[in-house]
Amino acid sequence: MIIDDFQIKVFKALGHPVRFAIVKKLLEGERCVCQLQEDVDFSQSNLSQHLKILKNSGVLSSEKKGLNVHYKIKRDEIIEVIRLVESFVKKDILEMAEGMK
Amino acid sequence: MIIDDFQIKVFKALGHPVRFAIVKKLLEGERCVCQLQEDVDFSQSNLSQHLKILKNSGVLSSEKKGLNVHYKIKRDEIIEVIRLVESFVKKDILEMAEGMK
DNA sequence: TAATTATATTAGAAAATAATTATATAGTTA
DNA sequence: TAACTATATAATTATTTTCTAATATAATTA
Repeated sequence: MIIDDFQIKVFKALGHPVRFAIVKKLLEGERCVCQLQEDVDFSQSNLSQHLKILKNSGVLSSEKKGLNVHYKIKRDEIIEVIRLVESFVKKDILEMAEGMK
Repeated sequence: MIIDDFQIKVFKALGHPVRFAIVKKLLEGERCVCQLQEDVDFSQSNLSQHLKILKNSGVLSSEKKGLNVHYKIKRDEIIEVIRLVESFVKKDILEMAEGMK
C-alpha cells in the first residue's frame, strides 16, 4: 500500500534524535537554517541532509527568502502527533516509576 | 531530555515496514504470534525480534496465554497517532496529484 | 518424563543509514 | 562582475539496523 509507505517515511523521519530536535525547535515557529544551526552542534552539511529527509517525508516545508531558506512544520497534524506521543510516553514513564517502588 | 528519547524510540519503532504492518494488523485487535506469522512472509525469529522492538518502545504489550503469547496495541493514543499521520499523508498525496496536472 | 509446540535469544553476515569532508550553487553585496 | 554568504549535493567512510541461521526455553501433551 502506497499510503503505508508514506506513513512509514514520516515515522522514520521523526525517529532520529537530530531530526526530532529540529522538529521540536520548529514547534516554536518557522526558522531559517542559520538559526537551526545555532542550537545544534553538528556540521552544516549534516543538518542540510537531515532537513532534506524531513522535507521529503512531508514533515517540513521550506521557502527561500533571499539568501536564506526558512523551514517550518508543514501541517498541524504533526504537532498533534508529537503531543500525543509525548502524553502516552509520559504515562509509560510514570508506570515504570511505580513498578520500581 | 529523557522524554524525547522515549518519543524517538516510538517513532523509530513505527518507522519500519514490517513493524508498521504488525501494528496495522493489531489495529483489528489482539493477536498471538502464530496469527501474526500467517500474514507475513519472513522468519519466526525475525518476527520475534520486531515484536521485541515494538514492545520495548511501548507501542505494544504482551501477555502469555498457555503456550501462546498475545500482543496488542498498548494505548489508544497509538491508534490516534496512526490515524492522524494517515490523514495528513493523504493530503500530501492529493496535493502531489494536483501538482502533476 | 520425553516429545512437541510456540516463542525467544544469540551470533554473525548483509544491508541501510548517518556522518564527514570536499565541492557546488544561488542569491547578494561591494 | 568578483567576492561573499547561506545552503545543498556528492562521495566516502563509519555506524547502526536488519536479517538469517542456529540454538534455547517454557508450557503442554503423550
